[in-house]
Amino acid sequence: MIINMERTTSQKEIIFKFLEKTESHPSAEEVYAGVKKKKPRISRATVYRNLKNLKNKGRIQEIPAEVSHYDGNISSHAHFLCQKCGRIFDVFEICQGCGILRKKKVKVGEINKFKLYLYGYCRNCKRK
Amino acid sequence: MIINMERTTSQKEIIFKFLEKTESHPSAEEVYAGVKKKKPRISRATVYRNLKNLKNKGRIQEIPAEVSHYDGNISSHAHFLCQKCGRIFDVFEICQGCGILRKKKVKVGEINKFKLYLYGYCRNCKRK
DNA sequence: TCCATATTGATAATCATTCCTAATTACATT
DNA sequence: AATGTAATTAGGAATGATTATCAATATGGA
Repeated sequence: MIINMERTTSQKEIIFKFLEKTESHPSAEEVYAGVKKKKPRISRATVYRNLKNLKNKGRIQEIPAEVSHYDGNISSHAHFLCQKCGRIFDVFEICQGCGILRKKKVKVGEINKFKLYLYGYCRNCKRK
Repeated sequence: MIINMERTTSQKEIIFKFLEKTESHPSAEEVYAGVKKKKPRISRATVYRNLKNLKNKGRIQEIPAEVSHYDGNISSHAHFLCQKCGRIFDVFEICQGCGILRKKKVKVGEINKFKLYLYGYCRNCKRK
């Protein structure tokens, strides 16, 4: 008998697929609202629990802010957070080759991963 | 009569000085515990309120995580977050000259500031 | 010193997230 | 296909960080 074996559930799959196909970086609450359409009886706790698990397994990433947001895209990219409307955008124009992003060690320890957040006004908010 | 004039209070000064002279990136609760030594009757709400104000004025910076931490050093530097002990370290070995950190614009908008977080194991935790 | 008002202290309220637990479900084994 | 058992869920209560409220206090210009 294998113990501690992970099981696939419809809830897990729905949550992951929802994040995989959106680019809007939804909050947990927004994920909850979204997956409810497919599975109306899903529990909020299930959403939070699975977001946490998916993150710990590295299948999604969390963007910490006043309220956490989630991104199903784990490819190497930065995030632009609009200081006016609060929307989060993917930024792929990062200089992959440059020093800091290739660095594996700094004085204080060994780097496993990094996150780069850019703050400013998005195109839409800048106009006004 | 000037309205909406900011006033200096001992609470504000104590909170700012506390952050200025520490390098430990304390949470709001830790700031509260620290400034209580100088001003025992200070209120928790006053600490949260002033941390928020100082941050909005750009005099300190916030490091968002499960619980927010604060840094009185607003010079350009990255943060290393140990994935084991949770401690936060300053990293000054960032490549100031390289592309992304000098960039002022990306497709989605104009960059005012950026934050770079490095994740890994600190020297102390790596040993074990 | 006086006054208008910005700020504080104390506590209640809010809100995101986690915990609890009985009911349900997945899946290895029969 | 049926069974047993451990993993997972639903639902609601609990937690904990942060914010709101408001009477009391303190700042700083006149």
